[in-house]
Amino acid sequence: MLSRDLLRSEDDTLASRLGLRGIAAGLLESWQSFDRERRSILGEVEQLKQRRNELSKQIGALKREGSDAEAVMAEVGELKAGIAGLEERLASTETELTDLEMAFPNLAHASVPAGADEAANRVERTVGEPRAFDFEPQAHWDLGPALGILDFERGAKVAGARFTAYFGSGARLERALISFMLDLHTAENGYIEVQPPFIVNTDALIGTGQLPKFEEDLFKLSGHEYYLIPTAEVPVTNLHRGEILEEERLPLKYVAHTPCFRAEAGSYGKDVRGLIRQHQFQKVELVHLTTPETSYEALEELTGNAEGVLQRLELPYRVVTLSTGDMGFSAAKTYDIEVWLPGQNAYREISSCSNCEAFQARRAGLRYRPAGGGKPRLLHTLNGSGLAAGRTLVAILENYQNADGSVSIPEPLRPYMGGADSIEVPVVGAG
RNA sequence: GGAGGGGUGGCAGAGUGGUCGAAUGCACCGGUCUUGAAAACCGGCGUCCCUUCACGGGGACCGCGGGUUCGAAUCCCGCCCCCUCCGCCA
Repeated sequence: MLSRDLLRSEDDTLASRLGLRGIAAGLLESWQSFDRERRSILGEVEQLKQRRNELSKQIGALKREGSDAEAVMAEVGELKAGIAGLEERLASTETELTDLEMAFPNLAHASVPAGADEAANRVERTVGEPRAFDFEPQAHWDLGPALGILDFERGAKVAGARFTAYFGSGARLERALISFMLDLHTAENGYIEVQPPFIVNTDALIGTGQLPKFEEDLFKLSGHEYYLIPTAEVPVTNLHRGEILEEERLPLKYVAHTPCFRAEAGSYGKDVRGLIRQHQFQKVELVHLTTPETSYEALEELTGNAEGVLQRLELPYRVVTLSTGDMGFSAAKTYDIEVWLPGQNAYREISSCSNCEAFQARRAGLRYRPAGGGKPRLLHTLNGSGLAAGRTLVAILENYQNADGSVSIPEPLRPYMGGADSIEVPVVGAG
């Protein structure tokens, strides 16, 4: 949510900044007219209430001294209908106002490139050299089944399209990746490990911005007001909802490993093969709650923490700043980290790191008390994958594949793999 | 799932229809005293909204949402959460 002060402002660049995020100018104007109406009704109703409160006190005083209060009670009685009518109008105006403001996306930070889609994204840096293969590298959807570690057919059998069963070293490799990432972020980057609920209520989803606008992306539990989490960002960012934190405790840096569930509505025909786009995947998520003054430093730090995983695994990648049109709803600035996938001959997103500034904090009531005392202020929230486990496994399979179809295991993961240095193609039907 | 108890300010804990945004204690902030500190004493100390250049004024909030009433923390209805015991269970 944007602040009402901002939405009210005379600033004529506001409409165009919203326009960059895909919001028609008329929506701002209608918000402003509902806001004017609300304040005018509020003024009237509060005046009547003031009168009512005064008279009610008089009645109390009169009755206590045994006097007749009939006349005063009659006067209050006349106020009642007026108050009720105004409050009804006030409530419906409030509803219009909040429905509108819930639909406004965050404004982009000044450093974000303007543009309609990913064509306007800006590459910030490219790290690592894609490996030169002396054979034709395979895609993971060929490598995985051949190694007997990924089974798309059986995943589809027990659930449906976009679900995968992992076997043997594949299952273990993903678990190794998760453990490796959690250990790195907690031991070296100062994160507190959190295991949040994997099911959340509507308030949490409103807090981070998935609701009310993007319900079709979520899996909802039948018969309950519960949803499977699309990302750990939702439960973790909402952990301190409605709280006022002491500034001394900041920044709060959380890392959480969770499964993520996404309906992927409207993505039919996109990435239909392999692990890239699944209804269920695992992710290690990084979340920062910090002060407005430090949130952009925190974005660099968080992004660097995510890059650190790729660097340790020696996977080539690049960092891209998303354009105003490509960013998510709640973000003010987003860096996507894209890993090189030889099997696709392309860089593909493996992490998305965003500073949401006060946008989510305002929705979720995340505040802090400044160190010197004084009024509570809104926090800034940040989140980013550090990293998506399934896609990292894809990157390892494709980048570390050998000519014989085996896959080498990157050094840092070997302790988590029982010391194994490779996953070998099984000898089928031998003997 | 069954039975019972409970949700009040940072914490503890009063308050069962009016003078209650809410006693009291602790914590916290300022002051007096003191060489300094502690103790003692004095004062301050919630959040949101509207309005005002400002000082200030007003409204709302005692888990959430409705209702009764001139007036609700207090009465009624629904819901949520927590605790205890029983059952079931990873």
